[in-house]
Amino acid sequence: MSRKSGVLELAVLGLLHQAPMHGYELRKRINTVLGSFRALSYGSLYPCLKDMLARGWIVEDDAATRTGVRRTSGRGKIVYRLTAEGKERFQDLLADSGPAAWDDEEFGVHLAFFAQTDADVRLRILEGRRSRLEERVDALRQSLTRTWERVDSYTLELQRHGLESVEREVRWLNELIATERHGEEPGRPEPVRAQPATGNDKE
Amino acid sequence: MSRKSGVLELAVLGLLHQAPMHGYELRKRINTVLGSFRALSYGSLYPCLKDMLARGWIVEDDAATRTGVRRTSGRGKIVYRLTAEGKERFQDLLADSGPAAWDDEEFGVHLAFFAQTDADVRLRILEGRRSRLEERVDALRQSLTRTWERVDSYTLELQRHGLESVEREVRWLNELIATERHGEEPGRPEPVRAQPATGNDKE
DNA sequence: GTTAGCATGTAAGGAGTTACATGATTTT
DNA sequence: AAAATCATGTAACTCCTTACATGCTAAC
Repeated sequence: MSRKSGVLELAVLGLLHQAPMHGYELRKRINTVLGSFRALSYGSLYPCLKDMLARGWIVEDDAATRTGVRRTSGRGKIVYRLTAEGKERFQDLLADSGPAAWDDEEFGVHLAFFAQTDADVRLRILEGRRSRLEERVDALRQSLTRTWERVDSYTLELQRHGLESVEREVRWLNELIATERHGEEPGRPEPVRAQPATGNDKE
Repeated sequence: MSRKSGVLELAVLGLLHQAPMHGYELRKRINTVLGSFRALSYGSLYPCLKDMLARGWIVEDDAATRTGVRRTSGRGKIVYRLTAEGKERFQDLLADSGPAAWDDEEFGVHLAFFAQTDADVRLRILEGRRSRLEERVDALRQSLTRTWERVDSYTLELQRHGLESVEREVRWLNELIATERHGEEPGRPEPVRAQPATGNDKE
C-alpha cells in the first residue's frame, strides 16, 4: 500500500522540480539519471506516482496536448507538477545526508541533484560515501590477502579488479571533495595539481 | 513456492561442489563470492536449501560435530552434500553461456567457478559480457554528447565517471579474453603485448 | 548454570519486474 | 483505415530483507 521507495520518490520529485512532465517522459529521464542502463518499468513508476498524488506531493496538470476536452474517461497525457508540499518534501529529502545517502543507488540520485543541494550537505554526502567505500576496500584487501591459498586465479582476478574499481572511485571522490572545499564546481578544468601525463595511473 | 533463483542456486551448487558444508558456513562463503559486501540473509538461503533438497540436488549429511546421535527433533549442524543429480545440474548451469550470464551479478558467480568451466564456455561468457558492456558504453557516450546543454556539472561528472568505469571493465575483459585465447590462466604476468607505460590508456 | 554466539528456520513485507490490457496520436 | 508508437495502468509474481522464534554448544 504505502510505496515508500526512497530512490524513486527522490528522482521523481527532483525531475518534476526541474519541469512538469508526464509519466512516460519521467521514465526515460529517470533511466538516464539512475545509472544510464537500469530499465525502470511502468509497473513501478505509475503506482509510485499514484501514491505521491494521494499524499499531495504532486498534482495532475491537464494542459498538455489535449486542448480543452474533458479528461475524465478518455486519457490524454497527464502532466504532473510539484505542489508546495512536494517542493518542501524534496528539500527535506535533499537535506538528508545520513547513511542512506551513501548507498550505491541513492548516492547517484543525490549527486544528480547536487546543483539544488546545499554545499555543506554535499560535502557530508561525499565524505560519507567515501567512508562507505573505504570499508569495502578494507574488506576486499583482507579477503585478498587471506585467500591466497584456497582460491583459484579467476576468483582472485575478479576480486583484484573489484578492489581496483573501488579504489578508483575513492580517488574520484577525493577529487570531488577537494573541488568542493575550494568552492568550485567540478568539471575537469586542466589538471591543476595533477599527474603530468605520465602513464601508469595505478596509484 | 518454486525458488528458482538463478544466482543463489548456482552459488550453492558451486560451493558444495568444492566441499560439503552447512548453511551457516555457506552464507559466509557466498557473501565473499558475490562481490564481497552483499550481505545475503538466512531468510533467502535456508528456503533455497530446502527447495534444492526437495528437488534432489542436495542431501543432508549428518556427520559433522554430532557424533552418532539421532538428529530427529534435535538440530545439530546439517551438512549438505551434492547428489549425482546436483552435480549434473551444476554442470548444466555452468555450461550456460547465454545472455543471463552477462548480467552483473550472474557474471560474477560464473567467473567465480571458471576453474570448473569448459574453455569454450568461458570464452563465450567473457565475450558476451563484453558486448553487454559495450552497449552501455555506447549509451553513455551518446548521453554525454547529447546532454551538453541541459545538464549541470555534477550530473555530467557522474556520467563521465560511470563511462570511465565501464570502459575500464571492457579493457579488463579484453585482457582476460586475450589470456584465454592463449590457453593461459589469468594472473598479471608481466604485460606481454601491452602498452609500454605510455600514459593515456583511454582507447 | 547462565550468558554468548553458533545454527536453523519461518512469516511478513518491501521493492521491483514481467506480462498483460487498454486508449490516444501520429505516420504511412 | 491500418500500423506504429506514445501513454497509462493493473495483477501476479520474484527475489530478497527484516524481524522474529527456537535450540544447541562452548566458555565463564
